[in-house]
Amino acid sequence: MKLHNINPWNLSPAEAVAIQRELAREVRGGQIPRLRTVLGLDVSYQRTEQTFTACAVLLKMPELSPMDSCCGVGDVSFPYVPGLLSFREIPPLIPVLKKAPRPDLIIVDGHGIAHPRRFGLACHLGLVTGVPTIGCAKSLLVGTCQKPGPERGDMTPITYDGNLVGYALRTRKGSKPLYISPGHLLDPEEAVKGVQMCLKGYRLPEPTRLAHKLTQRAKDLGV
DNA sequence: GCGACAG
DNA sequence: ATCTTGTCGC
Repeated sequence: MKLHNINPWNLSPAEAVAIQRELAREVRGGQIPRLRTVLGLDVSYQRTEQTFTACAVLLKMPELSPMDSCCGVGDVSFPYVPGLLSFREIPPLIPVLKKAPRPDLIIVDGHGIAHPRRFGLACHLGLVTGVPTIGCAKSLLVGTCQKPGPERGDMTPITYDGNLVGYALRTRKGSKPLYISPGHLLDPEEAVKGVQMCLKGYRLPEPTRLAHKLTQRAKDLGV
């Protein structure tokens, strides 16, 4: 799909923060569109070398069957800094996003607006692609929430700075909750709906679960 | 000043 | 994220 160049990638942490504050103003809410396809993304890193493996998996909805996938490798260009994850993961994802067909929805590991400046990885990806995005994190970065009930589907609101930024969702009985927040073009409740439509009995939604598996496999094969 | 801190 | 084996509970 075609992407938008909305900022340079060789930045200092201070410059990255300034860009987040600027781009955060462009983020919008919205409803889940008719889903024909959903794209899952993930990036893995080599232990020793400073290299990455990025993968994208396209799933057909509503059966969640994998239709297409692509991977890419390269050298890491930005360190991991809490709050600046998108500057580390988007460069690796750009090539695979260009090769992938434009989906109706994108799900990625990490947060959307549940972020210090309301501009997590999912928001950044949303602006770059123009596609509705959902951040699906395994732990909280900012904000607070009550522990959701034990049953699949139980959820509690995540509040940050007095605002609703997402939901802690029990995606599977007996598993720790997932922290869902909208990236771009979606409201918090819609983001949850999107994730629920992608669940298949596992803790992680199929798009990111399959993307993660592919990322690990591709790494081992040295692809 | 001290602790917390997506992947 | 990555380093790492088996093991206990839903």
